[in-house]
Amino acid sequence: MGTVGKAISLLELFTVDEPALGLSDLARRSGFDKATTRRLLLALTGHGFVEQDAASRHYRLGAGLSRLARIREARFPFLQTAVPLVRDLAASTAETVHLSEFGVDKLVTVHVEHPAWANRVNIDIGQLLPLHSTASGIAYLAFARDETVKACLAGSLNAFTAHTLIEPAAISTSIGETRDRGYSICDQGFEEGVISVAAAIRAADGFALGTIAVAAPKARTTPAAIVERGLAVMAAAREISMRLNGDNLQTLRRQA
Amino acid sequence: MGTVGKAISLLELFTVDEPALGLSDLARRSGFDKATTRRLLLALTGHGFVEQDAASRHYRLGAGLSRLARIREARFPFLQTAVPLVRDLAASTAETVHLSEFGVDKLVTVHVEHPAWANRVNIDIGQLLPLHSTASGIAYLAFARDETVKACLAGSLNAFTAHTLIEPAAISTSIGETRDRGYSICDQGFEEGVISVAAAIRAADGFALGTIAVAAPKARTTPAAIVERGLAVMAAAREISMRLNGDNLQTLRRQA
DNA sequence: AATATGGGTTCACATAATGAACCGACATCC
DNA sequence: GGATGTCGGTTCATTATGTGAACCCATATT
Repeated sequence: MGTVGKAISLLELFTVDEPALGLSDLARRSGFDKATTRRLLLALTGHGFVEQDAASRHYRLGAGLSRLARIREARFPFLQTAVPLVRDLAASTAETVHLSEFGVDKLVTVHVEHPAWANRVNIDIGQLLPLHSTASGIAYLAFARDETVKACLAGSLNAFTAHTLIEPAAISTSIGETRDRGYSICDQGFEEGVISVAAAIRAADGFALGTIAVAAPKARTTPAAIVERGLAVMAAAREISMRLNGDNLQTLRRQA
Repeated sequence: MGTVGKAISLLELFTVDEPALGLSDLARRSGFDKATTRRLLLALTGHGFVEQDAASRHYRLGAGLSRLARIREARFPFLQTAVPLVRDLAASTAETVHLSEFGVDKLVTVHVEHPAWANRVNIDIGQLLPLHSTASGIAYLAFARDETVKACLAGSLNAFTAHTLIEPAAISTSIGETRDRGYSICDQGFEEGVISVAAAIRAADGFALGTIAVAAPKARTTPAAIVERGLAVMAAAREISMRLNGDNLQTLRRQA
């Protein structure tokens, strides 16, 4: 791995649960030498990607990241556009609704709304979702470039539960059904006891760029509720896509 | 400069005005060789910090940055907390209000509200503000660590206009006045015809972590309006500081 | 008093980054 | 329509850059 890759993988050790880490800890988790880790951290702090707490000497993500992320958002207002609709959907379904954006080979959770239930599906911002074993992933693949789908099916397909589909043929079928239906259903493919529906949010070229999904404990989910949520999530995804593309969703097309 | 520094300075070439750039363009502006630039971009795309447009082959900031920035925000909800108060202030002053966070040696603009006026002060998200020649900068320095102030005064002090203070002694005086008054005033120190007031937003340890500021065309700004805005911006900064620190602002202290 | 862990530093060594020259593709221009 | 410029992207010998074992000091733990 190149040096910049190493630096970035240091950044990726920070999570919402562990937002600040010490030097030795970072070295241990990354597998890099302590001296290397520190040099990388120095380079990162020098550009504001990492900050060091004056008292505890622990490191955390820096303001430079916020800055770049906001420059990105200013050009492509995915969050501003989508969050209100995520909230609406969360209110009407009374279940966890999460919004994801595609990045490299996974979906990145960028926003979550949780219901008031004590028993609910909990998702953290920043969580990465695999493509083959989540409702969001399948919804994404249903409207992704063929190359993306191929690369996904050719990669390693982890079974997270006993219900996870891992045969490429089965996943392909699921993708086809999703394309016809307009939304995906994933029954405990990622976590035991969780059932989700999702729909793709699409760019002007017709390809998916992210997803919106509803995740609920299977125990209280009826078949009728699945359909109802599926239609709702599809409508929300369509509305977000239209707002992102200046209301001319009719131009959406899919190339073979 | 180390390799990761180079990679980051590539990212810093993207702005709200030029959110997508081609390979040759990036190489030219960064001063790196085209091959080097490309390798850096590959490393960055591999981790989702940069994305490449499939059609134009241009590069833009990627979803990985949004992800990390949101992880940071989840832990330290600066924007969520401050934005409502920025909006209130913008409504009551009917002038441009902007929010900044400290990063490395400058202030990073993280949010802006513009008034409806045609003649107004325009500020972009992501814009970097120097410490010595802006209302925000002086407000920050008034409650910054002594080391930070020293480093700033020892650095190069650009004169952006004929009004910019560049003698360390004069800046020190301005900082002292700001500390006593509670808010800073900057009369055309950064741009001709613009007058701004700002106040520091402070962390639990009493030191500044960012600022909130009102910027207006000098032509329509009366001395009375300055005082009024100064008090308002100070109140907003205080309220944001309190909300960030669980309402116990009374613990704020400044070490010598 | 002994031991473990933390953050941070040093320097001989080896890996990883560099850039001039190159390619093919597409515009533009007498 | 051939010459010219620019674009994105690639190659490979040269060299700068990053590496990590061993080290230091300070603070907990036992």
